[in-house]
Amino acid sequence: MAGLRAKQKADRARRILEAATALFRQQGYDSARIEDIAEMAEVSVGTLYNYYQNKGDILVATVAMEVTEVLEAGSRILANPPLHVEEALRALVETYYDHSLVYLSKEMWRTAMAISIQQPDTPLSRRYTELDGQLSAQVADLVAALQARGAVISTVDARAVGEVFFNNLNQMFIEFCKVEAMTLEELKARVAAQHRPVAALISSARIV
Amino acid sequence: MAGLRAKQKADRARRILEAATALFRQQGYDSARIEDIAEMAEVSVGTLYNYYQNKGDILVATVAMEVTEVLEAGSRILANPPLHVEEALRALVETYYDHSLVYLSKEMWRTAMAISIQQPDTPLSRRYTELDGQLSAQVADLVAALQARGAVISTVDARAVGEVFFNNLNQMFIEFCKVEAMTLEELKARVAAQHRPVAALISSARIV
DNA sequence: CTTAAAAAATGAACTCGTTCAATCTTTTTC
DNA sequence: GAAAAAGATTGAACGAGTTCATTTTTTAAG
Repeated sequence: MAGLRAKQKADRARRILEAATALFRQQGYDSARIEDIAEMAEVSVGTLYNYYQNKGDILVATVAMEVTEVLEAGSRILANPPLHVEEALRALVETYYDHSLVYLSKEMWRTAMAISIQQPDTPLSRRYTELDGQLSAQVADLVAALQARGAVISTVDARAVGEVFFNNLNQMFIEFCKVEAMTLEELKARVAAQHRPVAALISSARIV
Repeated sequence: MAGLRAKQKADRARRILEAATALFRQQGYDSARIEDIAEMAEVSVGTLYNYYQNKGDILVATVAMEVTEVLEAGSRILANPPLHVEEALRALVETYYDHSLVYLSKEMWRTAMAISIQQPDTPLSRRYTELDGQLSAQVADLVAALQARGAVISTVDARAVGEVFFNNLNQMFIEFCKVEAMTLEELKARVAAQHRPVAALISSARIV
């Protein structure tokens, strides 16, 4: 039997992640004690540390799953984007934002982002950073796709402009998570207003 | 005598900040123990907590001072900016980056940024966020100034474009702090490459 | 100058994340 | 199938940030 030990491992890893996510959502990251997570997952504290390097890693693992879904949602936009530059960008940005808040609260995002900045060399932080890179590349891909279809001026550096768009929407998302009172709609409106002039400038023609 | 108590307070606050900064620089934020900081500042641990809400606050206080200096250096650029858009932006961005690393290490920056994201409601985090807003406004002011001088197309929304530039340079600075191997020169080059196409698009005329 | 009140300083005790030597379980070997 | 080796689990102990009841110092009042 090749599988008993492996099966137990997978089972425990899943239980820990589920317990942690439930408690983080329920009572917040700081208030959820490792001891409580371990108890809910029916393992000891020591075992929990065999599966995750530290408390933050558990959270970042959850976030990485959510970001993966965001990427997939984004690729569906890229498959058939609106031809108008501003609209296409807006569609992608709003997809990102909508899919980012399905499982995670603002507080969980704040903690996860803080960890990925503060301890960038832990494996899961690296994964998070890598996913960020993929999101950035996806925005650049959108600009390039629009360029290929003639909607964006051909001389524009799609990669550079895509990175600027992404860094802006990312920074605005941080801002959004910092201000508890800010709504998703406000966030979308502010980012749309920031992107509008740049989108207009890179557009080949104005659609009337 | 109105001043004995006030004088002692100011003196202790200063000693604590100096001790903490010295130890953070010397051995890193995490390794510097509150007990050591208190001892070096010649106060008790409890007293230290009368002056700062927590360990992070002490660091954020240091960072706030540095950002203030960055803002001042930036305003000197704004007083007499190059007329060419790309050059002017580049001058401002490089001033920001150069002045950001005088007293603070990458690790200290990472910690400070993480704290300001994770606990945005502590007084000093608010101060940090406010200073960030001022930096963003300063970039927008530069674009507006260039517009007033005819170097930037008059129909461009200076505020929106300024915010996009700032969010980009800010995000890139985070990236820079995350990657220990990345040099200041690489950072500057990458940001310049990102800004170049946008700067070109908003320029009124090409200078030959 | 004495005394009462207010403000500040103190450090032992507490909390919670993390570690690690001892123990138990599964797999492999013969 | 027994014994040895490898792999996992466990929870008590540890370390560092934070709190708070007590003590000390400063100011104000009489």
